[in-house]
Amino acid sequence: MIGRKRRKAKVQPLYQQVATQLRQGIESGHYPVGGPLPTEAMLCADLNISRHTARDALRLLEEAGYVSRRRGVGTYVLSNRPKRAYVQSLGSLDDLLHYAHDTRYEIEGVRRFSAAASDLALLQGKAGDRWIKLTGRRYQLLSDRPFSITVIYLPIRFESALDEIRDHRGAIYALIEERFNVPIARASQELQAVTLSAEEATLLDAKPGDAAMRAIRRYYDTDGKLVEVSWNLYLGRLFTHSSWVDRENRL
Amino acid sequence: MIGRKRRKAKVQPLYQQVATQLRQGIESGHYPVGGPLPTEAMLCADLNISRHTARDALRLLEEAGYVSRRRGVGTYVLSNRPKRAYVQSLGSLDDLLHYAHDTRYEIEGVRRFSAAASDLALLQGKAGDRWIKLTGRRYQLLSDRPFSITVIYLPIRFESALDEIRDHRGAIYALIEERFNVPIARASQELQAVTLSAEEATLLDAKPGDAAMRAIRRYYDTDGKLVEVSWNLYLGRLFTHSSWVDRENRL
DNA sequence: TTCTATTTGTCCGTATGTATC
DNA sequence: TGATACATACGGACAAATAGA
Repeated sequence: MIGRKRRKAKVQPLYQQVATQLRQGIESGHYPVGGPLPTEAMLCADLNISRHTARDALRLLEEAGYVSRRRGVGTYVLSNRPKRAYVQSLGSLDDLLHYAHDTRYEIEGVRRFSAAASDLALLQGKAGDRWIKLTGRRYQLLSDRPFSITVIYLPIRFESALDEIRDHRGAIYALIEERFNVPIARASQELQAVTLSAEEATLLDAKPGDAAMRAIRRYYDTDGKLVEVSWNLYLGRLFTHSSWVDRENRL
Repeated sequence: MIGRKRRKAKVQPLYQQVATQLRQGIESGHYPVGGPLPTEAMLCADLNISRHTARDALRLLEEAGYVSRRRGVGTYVLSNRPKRAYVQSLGSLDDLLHYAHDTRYEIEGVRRFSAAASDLALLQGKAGDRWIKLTGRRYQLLSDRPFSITVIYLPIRFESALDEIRDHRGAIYALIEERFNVPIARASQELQAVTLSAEEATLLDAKPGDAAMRAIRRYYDTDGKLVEVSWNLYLGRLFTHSSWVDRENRL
């Protein structure tokens, strides 16, 4: 035999075929959002399949976020676009931030202030909100060389944690989370490539114009209230951000 | 003994009871991480339940990330604690890559080559693997100003797509996905801040030493095989990477 | 309120296919 | 090749939730 291997045509399992058919019906508008899907019994009869097969198909659609199912009511279309096609799973926030655990934060300045209009792009509250601003650098435990300039903004209500923050090892958000019992429910991060100013270069023991990564992170509690904002500057050659996502639904 | 008959008092469904029992067995160490769980047949016999019930229980554990199931192999313990504390949900890979949809890729060079040992850090295969290397720049549709230098590496088996790639609008991985019917199951991205060399600056209509973001992306199919590697360079002031995660389990 | 029809949820039985060792 | 283990698919029965008469 020449060239390519003969390959048995792989047929999709029946319940996946049914799911695909229904999904296409949803996406095409044949089953409008908010409307009902055929009942299990109708699918069995129309497609000449068993109830198990129909249920497995509907389960796929439910897991993918297309439909909701309620006993006694039926199956209804929730959305004509998949809830999420790809998902990144993390064991902790540190995994997102690629956070070096064995570091210490040295505070070099503390200031209380009221947010001005120009601060709102970073701090996202209202003008006049009271904040604490901590400026400092982060060091690896066994090194005298700083690897980041870090500015931390905390709402004034966390003022009483200031003493504990000094020379705290690890992440500040974790300290706040524990000290005030406010679970972090969401975190965001913005990364941008920049070059170092003369002042920044001095602080990082580098040269002006060197590449650096600026990271702005925001932490929110379960009510969506901002718990912490951090502004960080890393030397480019010392900082790589890697992330990945997996496809979640095979529909 | 599991509560078999349903009484007036609300009892958990049987398959959930079985799942709970197995989960506790995992968390207690009775089923160690990496070890096997009882097979479906054993569960049926030991607990005097049907295969469906056993499968439903195991499905719950799989969806929760406790176990992996492989036909012909068995059910094995993946983790003794809930899968993921934080999750990032994306509708598409474009959302991860912050991909500008209205762009075109202009190819300025095509080369076929065999991977050398020095290429393996980027291409991750074996030395000697055959690749196609496309060099070019990406433009916004209505602009003559390039916004990225993009080098794309494709396994030689996708050679026949070369013609379609030329001047293709949008992402190359989507083209490959459709053209060869290889769904992208996973994608990874590495970001690092760098400064532009003289040559790069010329290509991007910028100045040498300007800040730039280097993005290396890899796309894998369902078998974990590498489908595409792309190497990109963006002007720092034109590129911000933002991401967020949500806590998934409220415990 | 009560009753009934409808719809999904749970549970069982059985058979065959497919991947792996 | 055979044995094992999960995947798919058929069948039936009853329970629980809901909506409407």
